[in-house]
Amino acid sequence: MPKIDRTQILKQSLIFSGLQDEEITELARLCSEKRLAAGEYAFWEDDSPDWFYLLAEGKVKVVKHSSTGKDFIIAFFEPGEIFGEVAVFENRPYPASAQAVVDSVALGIRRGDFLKFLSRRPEVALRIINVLGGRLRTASGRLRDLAGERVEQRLARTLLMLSSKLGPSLPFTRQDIADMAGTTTETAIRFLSGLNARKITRSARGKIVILDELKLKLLGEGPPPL
Amino acid sequence: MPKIDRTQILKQSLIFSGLQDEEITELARLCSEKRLAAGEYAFWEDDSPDWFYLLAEGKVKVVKHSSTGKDFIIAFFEPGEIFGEVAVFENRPYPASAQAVVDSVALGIRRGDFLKFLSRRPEVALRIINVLGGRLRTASGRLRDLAGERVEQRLARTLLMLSSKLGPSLPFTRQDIADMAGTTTETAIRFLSGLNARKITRSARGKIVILDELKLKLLGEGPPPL
DNA sequence: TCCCCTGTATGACCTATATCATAGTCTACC
DNA sequence: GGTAGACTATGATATAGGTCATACAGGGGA
Repeated sequence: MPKIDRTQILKQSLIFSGLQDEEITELARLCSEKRLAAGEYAFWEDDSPDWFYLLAEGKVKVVKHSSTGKDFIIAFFEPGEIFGEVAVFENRPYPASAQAVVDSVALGIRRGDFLKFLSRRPEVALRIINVLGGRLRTASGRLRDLAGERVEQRLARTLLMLSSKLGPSLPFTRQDIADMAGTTTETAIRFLSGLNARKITRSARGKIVILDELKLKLLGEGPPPL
Repeated sequence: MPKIDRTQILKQSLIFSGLQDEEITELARLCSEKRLAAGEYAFWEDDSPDWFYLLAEGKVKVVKHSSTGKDFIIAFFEPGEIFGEVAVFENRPYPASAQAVVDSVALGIRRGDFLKFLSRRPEVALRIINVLGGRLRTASGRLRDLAGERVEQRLARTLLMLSSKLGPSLPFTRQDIADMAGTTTETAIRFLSGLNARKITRSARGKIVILDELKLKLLGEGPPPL
């Protein structure tokens, strides 16, 4: 994994872009670089919230474990996105674990440093409000889906949600999809086999390509009201 | 419903308490009073996000409808809490509907006015970040529960969550509980009948009193690992 | 007062989906 | 190049809990 350019990363991130150069430099000094091998954790659920993270390279998933041993994937994050922020702002333990999916690099900022920086930068606070708002909106949709829709709809919507963020080619396993939709790997496999047979998707090991978004949307809507 | 004292309401709210008197006065001028009869809606899902609300009196529930017709209750709000903020910050349609459960009064602030006020008040922005963070934390817990826990656990946890916020006496119907836990009214009724029989709760029409929180917690944890 | 509507209660049935089992296939690492 | 482990695949079976039907009680409005 090559050396990264911190100021470049910061400038390109959603929440810090638009800051003055000297502010970026100040931030860069506060950052420390965390290299995570695939599978390694940035933090675990219930750890104390010492660090706020900005993903520089790679891919990170945020996972919550349940009493039955089944994992639920809250979100995947791409470079430029922040994670761990909820715990930092509330000063309460991380509500979930963050695990690198591939070799990754994150910029970590200490809780205190970040809060101090933030209190003097209302624009950044507003950006964060926007990010959190977006996540809450997504979460409320998913809550409704998990509570009221059947697996087929949930799976279809999960794929659509991912493709709206990442494009039609999705680098996820059936298990990932299952853990996001709140179902089992077997069910996700069966569902995707069906989609492949109907040419709605094409998929290989760890990869799903959406061919017919329209049909998938129809599936996500549920059976036509009779 | 009696006349309300706006400045008093604002001062006692989580996000505006601590502001200077003249700031409160300024805010009070921006507010308009919305009286909602029981059952009336402050806004509907997909409405355009014109107003930000602070509940002054009464009780409001935020509900998301699903394609199957089943409702899911995202949250109940008490006086002093804000709602509708996600839509306002993102300038996108409200993600859910807000309905008064009993006769209520809300203070509404126009989107533009509120954002202008906010951009000059970083402390308020930080408070809002905290509120949103808390809601996200709650949401991620509920997501995990809906995805991985069985109804019995979900119902128990729903009751516990409510009692930690409101105390042991809960003014909710079985249907409310079901719509929060993502199950059916019948299942919620059966569950609560069981709890009553075991003296863990005592309940009447539209009311549930938790008698034995400890036993309820055990139920929420799930069956002891064998 | 009476009536209707909402909330509570309970039983019978049914199905969506989890579980369990088994197997083949790819790939990353030794 | 071989091998272990992750990923995909598919069938058989079990069951949690949703669905449907019926009934009754309390409370608020006419």
